[in-house]
Amino acid sequence: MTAPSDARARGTRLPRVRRRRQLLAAAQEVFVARGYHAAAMDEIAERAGVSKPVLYQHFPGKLELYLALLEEHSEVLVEKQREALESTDDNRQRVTASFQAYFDFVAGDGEAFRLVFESDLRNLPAVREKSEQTFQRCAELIGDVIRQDTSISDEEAHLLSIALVGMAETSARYWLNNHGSVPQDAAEQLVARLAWRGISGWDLTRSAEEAASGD
Amino acid sequence: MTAPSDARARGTRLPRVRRRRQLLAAAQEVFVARGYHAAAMDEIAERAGVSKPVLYQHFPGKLELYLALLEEHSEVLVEKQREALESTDDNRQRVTASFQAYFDFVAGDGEAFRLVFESDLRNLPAVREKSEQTFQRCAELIGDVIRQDTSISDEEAHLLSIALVGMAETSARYWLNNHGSVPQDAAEQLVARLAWRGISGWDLTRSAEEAASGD
DNA sequence: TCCTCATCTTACTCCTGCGTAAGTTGGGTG
DNA sequence: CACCCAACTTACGCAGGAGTAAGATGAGGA
Repeated sequence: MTAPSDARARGTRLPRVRRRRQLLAAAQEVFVARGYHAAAMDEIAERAGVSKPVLYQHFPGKLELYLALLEEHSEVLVEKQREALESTDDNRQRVTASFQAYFDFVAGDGEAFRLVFESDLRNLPAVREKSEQTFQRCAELIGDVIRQDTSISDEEAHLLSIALVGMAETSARYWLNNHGSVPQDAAEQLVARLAWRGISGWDLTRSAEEAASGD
Repeated sequence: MTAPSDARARGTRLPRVRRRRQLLAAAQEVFVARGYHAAAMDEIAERAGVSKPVLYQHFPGKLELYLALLEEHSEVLVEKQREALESTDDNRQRVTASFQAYFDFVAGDGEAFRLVFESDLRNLPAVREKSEQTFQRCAELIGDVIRQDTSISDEEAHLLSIALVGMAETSARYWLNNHGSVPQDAAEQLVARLAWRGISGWDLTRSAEEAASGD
């Protein structure tokens, strides 16, 4: 499958912090490839070129190891999203940048996005909360922008943001799984256009349509 | 939690088909509440008011039991979606109906949608395929409509459909988890409007925007 | 050189939960 | 009424995998 990170010369001793980083990398590979449940602590240790108790000298248990990774990558996503929205004042550009951030996140770092978006441990409250919270924070960032420039209510703005984030997440994941058919920037542009058409000038058409459908 | 379906009078014998239906119902409750991994065959049996071997007289194993449910509800979703799109010739109405179908699916049948959308067994190829295939079939139905009325390429139409389905799925799930703040039809309408604004008249604005962004 | 302690290993224990062997019960039919 | 077979039960085997006890090893300082 993926290259066994760097289990160089089983028998090499490493200073504590260095070993910890390496263990996290090995764990990420295994969790991404197999999911939480099918990932064995033995395999993680083996991939790091180390025996199992070493793992337990760095992390109290399998769950904590997983949570450390989840936390880290969740933070990365939110940060990418924040940067994207702060990168410009033009809303059309903001939409593009926002989608690009999502696609970059999905395309990057050894498919780590699967930990955040496709965790098979979401039934555990701690994990569910972290995932949803990450999702919500992204939506909130977008919601703030929407609210600034429309007269829409807070609740409606929030739901729209949720919908947009869902669109980004879903299309980015789909795009990655079907790599090759469309280049990344083309996919981004296409979906961003869909989103922009959806929200831009929202206030202008709303009353007209409500009159029509309410009639 | 949820009422224990009907484990009436432990000791009641049931004809084969009737028992099978009841076992499926009990299994659904447990799988929905706990997810695949945390669901115990013992609990499913207990909830059905029956001992474990009875379960194994109806299903070869835990996996097959799960797959039977997944299959069933996947089919329901696709069918709902098909009906929605066939219910009218007006595309604006189609969008509304399509989103309504998604929200109905999520709101209905003991949260069975969690089996399709939130399975913690997606790392198993059989399950991943079924989930993705369901998703794709929904997208394909929508893609067909889009292609009929635009000059867009097949690939682009497909990606747009994926994005729209993702939007529907995500917003419906979010809406359900935060029940109470917004009534179902209001949520549907809002998201449907977003989608409709996004795709309607796509051909008309594309060349203009391409010229602008390419300049 | 020899001591020390952090790093690492082998070789277990134990628990959970799927699946099954063997035997029991009760309603319908000749 | 006696038989039969489908529906059911209790009680267990067994595997996989998390976590651990106890001991080995090697680099850096006195």
